[in-house]
Amino acid sequence: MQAEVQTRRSPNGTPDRPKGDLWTRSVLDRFEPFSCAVAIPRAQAIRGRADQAEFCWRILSGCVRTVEWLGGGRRQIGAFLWPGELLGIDDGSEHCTDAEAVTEVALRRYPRRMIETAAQNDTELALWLLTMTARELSSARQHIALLGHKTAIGKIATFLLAQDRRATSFERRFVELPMSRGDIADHLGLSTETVCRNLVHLQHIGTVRLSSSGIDLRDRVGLLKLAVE
Amino acid sequence: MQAEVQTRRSPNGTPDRPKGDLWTRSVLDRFEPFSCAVAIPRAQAIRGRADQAEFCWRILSGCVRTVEWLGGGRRQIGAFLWPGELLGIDDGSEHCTDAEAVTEVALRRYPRRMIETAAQNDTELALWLLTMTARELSSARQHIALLGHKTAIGKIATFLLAQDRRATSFERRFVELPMSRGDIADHLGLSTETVCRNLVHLQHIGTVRLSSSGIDLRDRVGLLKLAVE
DNA sequence: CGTTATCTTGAAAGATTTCAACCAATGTGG
DNA sequence: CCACATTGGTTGAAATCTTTCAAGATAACG
Repeated sequence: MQAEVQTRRSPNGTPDRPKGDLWTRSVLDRFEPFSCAVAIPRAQAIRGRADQAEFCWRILSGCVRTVEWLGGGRRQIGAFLWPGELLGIDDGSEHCTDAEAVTEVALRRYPRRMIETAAQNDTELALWLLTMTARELSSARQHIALLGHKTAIGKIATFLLAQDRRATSFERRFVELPMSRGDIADHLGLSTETVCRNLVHLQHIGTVRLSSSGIDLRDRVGLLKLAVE
Repeated sequence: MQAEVQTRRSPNGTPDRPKGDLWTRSVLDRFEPFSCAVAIPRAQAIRGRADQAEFCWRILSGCVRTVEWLGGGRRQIGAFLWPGELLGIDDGSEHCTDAEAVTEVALRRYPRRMIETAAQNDTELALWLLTMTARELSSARQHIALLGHKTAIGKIATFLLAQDRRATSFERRFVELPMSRGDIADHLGLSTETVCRNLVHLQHIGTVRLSSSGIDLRDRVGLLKLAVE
């Protein structure tokens, strides 16, 4: 994030770099010859603990979840990733985060090791990695605030608005929710039943309308009010 | 983190870089001429939202808390920082995180803007920033798992062990806890009373011994078992 | 079309918070 | 030096939220 700001200023006559997604594309394009397309069926693992550091992926279509396993079969879902987003670019080698396909997923796989090695002698690449990592950090902190201080209904409202923001750039109002209630629960630190009940409750008060493939946001202002609780 | 690993390998004949804290020192030493010493009294703000991006600090002595304000006077304490740790090096410009002195604090203040500008043309600097940010991200994710899936006693046990790991490198067994119960509560997503009760409970079962300035860890193994709950 | 997984709903159990009070330590002014 | 105010810590009891357990409904799938 901060790197992006700096870029815009072009200190010391540094050439302007393309911003945001454009920047990502221009960086990854250099590694396109070493990449390959991957298709993963629904509910399959994209990577296990083994090839942790070997690859990273760009999501072309579908939805991905990142999963961390805790003792006792409990799991924490870090995030849901959508087309255009990157997976595994910023993971430390220590943490064992798995990634699984929520829906059928099409990916492009890049050689992470090669990218990191190249970054050793390439400032632009290093700055890009920094920007990506800082972005992740920012959203991780937001999630911490959510988990630490929000009530169930607040968590769910926040989640719906977040999905709304990222997933539907065209078709307004309707949010696809391909993940299960259990997935949402493990993302928000709730039980499946609590997610269910609150979703139904939101429908009762007319804030949303549930359907099989997703959810229709009827009252974003109402959601926003609930989201702070 | 990943950058550090790469460094050890020295791909492409890249010169080895000092690791960990040594690396941090060697990087910051370059900016020493532009730094200055700061002393902050107990309970005072180190930075507000205003000078968000202007500076970063290295903690020389004392304990610092990072605070994010949510609606309704609620606050989330992101972390407690101890001597040797850095404050504000990896914050995005968007997020409004304050920092306050838990105890009297001595700091060295560095020009963050200058560092970031320099990183635009300095790969080592950029990689160092990347390493720092990735480290933050890693611990943020650990905290997410804690907040999402651990019970009160598990959160507190985890917290005590974490403080033990970082704060006391010499004096074994005893952990200083200069922060208030309320601080701990806002860090772990609990109420003051719950923190209190569980701390007392740990004392009752002989796992710890409370004192005015901190806590004596009697049974680390026991704590470790509780920490997964 | 039957089987399985997911979603929903209800009721009871459990954990944590809230409200309220009390205690201990600290600091201040008379 | 002491009464008093203030802050942070501790404890109790009731209220609240969420989970757990259990079962039925719905949707998905071979």
